[in-house]
Amino acid sequence: MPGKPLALDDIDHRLLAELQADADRTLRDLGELVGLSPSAVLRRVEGYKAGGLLERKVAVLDTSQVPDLVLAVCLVTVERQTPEHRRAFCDLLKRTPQVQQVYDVSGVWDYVVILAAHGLPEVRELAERLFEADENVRKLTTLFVLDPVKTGCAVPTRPMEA
Amino acid sequence: MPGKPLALDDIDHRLLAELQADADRTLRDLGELVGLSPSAVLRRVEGYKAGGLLERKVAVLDTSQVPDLVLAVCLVTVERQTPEHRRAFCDLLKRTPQVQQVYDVSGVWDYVVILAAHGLPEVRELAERLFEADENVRKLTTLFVLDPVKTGCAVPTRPMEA
DNA sequence: TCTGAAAGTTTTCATCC
DNA sequence: GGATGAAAACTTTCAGA
Repeated sequence: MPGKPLALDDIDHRLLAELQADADRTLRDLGELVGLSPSAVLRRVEGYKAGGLLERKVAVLDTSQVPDLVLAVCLVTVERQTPEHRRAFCDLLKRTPQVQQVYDVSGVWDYVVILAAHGLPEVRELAERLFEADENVRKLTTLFVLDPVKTGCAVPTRPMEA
Repeated sequence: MPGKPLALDDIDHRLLAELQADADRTLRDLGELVGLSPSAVLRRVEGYKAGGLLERKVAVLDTSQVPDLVLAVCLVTVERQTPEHRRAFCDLLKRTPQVQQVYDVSGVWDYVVILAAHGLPEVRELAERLFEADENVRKLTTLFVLDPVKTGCAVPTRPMEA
């Protein structure tokens, strides 16, 4: 049930920023950071979970330590955007572990896909299987990542201060 | 010190996959999943941290629950790629909270940048400040995300099974 | 060297104020 | 929102494979 108006105060915004930066801290530590008791922090965190705002906690690996790991950004244009095509296309990508991110975008391309594979051959094979074998894919541009300058999933929960 | 040969066995690969999917489980639960005692799991996890493979644990928010949140993918081409330009450009992006990801890529563009901002005006302002105001940026294409079909930072730690 | 089990410590979490 | 205390988890230690 993601249907809550979400009235976040200043402490909530700071807490969510801290949790997005490092969720591996005790309620006590988090409480000291935002000026709250551990139980108050727990209440708020439970609230985020219950409301669906806080989806999950995940481990982040240092990709440079994974042997042969290659990241690539694929820009895809499709022929027709019917619900069926879209559904089949996205389902396949969601099911593929080497597909890290998929964005349906507006503009010069239709999809931006980020791949994480082992060695260039695996990237080739994935691009072949996921995109080139798909008759509905009209155009594909693959950009190989030379350096993942900044990574993560953190989003600001309030507008930047004017 | 990220200088370890990293000899991961089958259990390590499974444990890392589980942790990347959901790091909010007890050592006991994780142990049952991979067939190890809680203490054995702890030892391995501590090892990943010490070796630098496991960077951190982060909270992932449901972006659809953040009011007015807009994601955008920016494709950037720069004029010259000197170390100084690169350094200044990347430092600014790293310091900007609305910049979620930055990839230095090879191919038709030089950088792929993912922005997370509040409302289209903030995206415009960011694009202006980060890219258009930079004399070294030659070309900029902004793709607005209509639907974040798949998100995350998970990477496979071993090649796909043949 | 890596495992599993048990003891000691800290954290989490429900309840009450 | 804070404080208490029971339950659970984590962390250390140790003996065995």
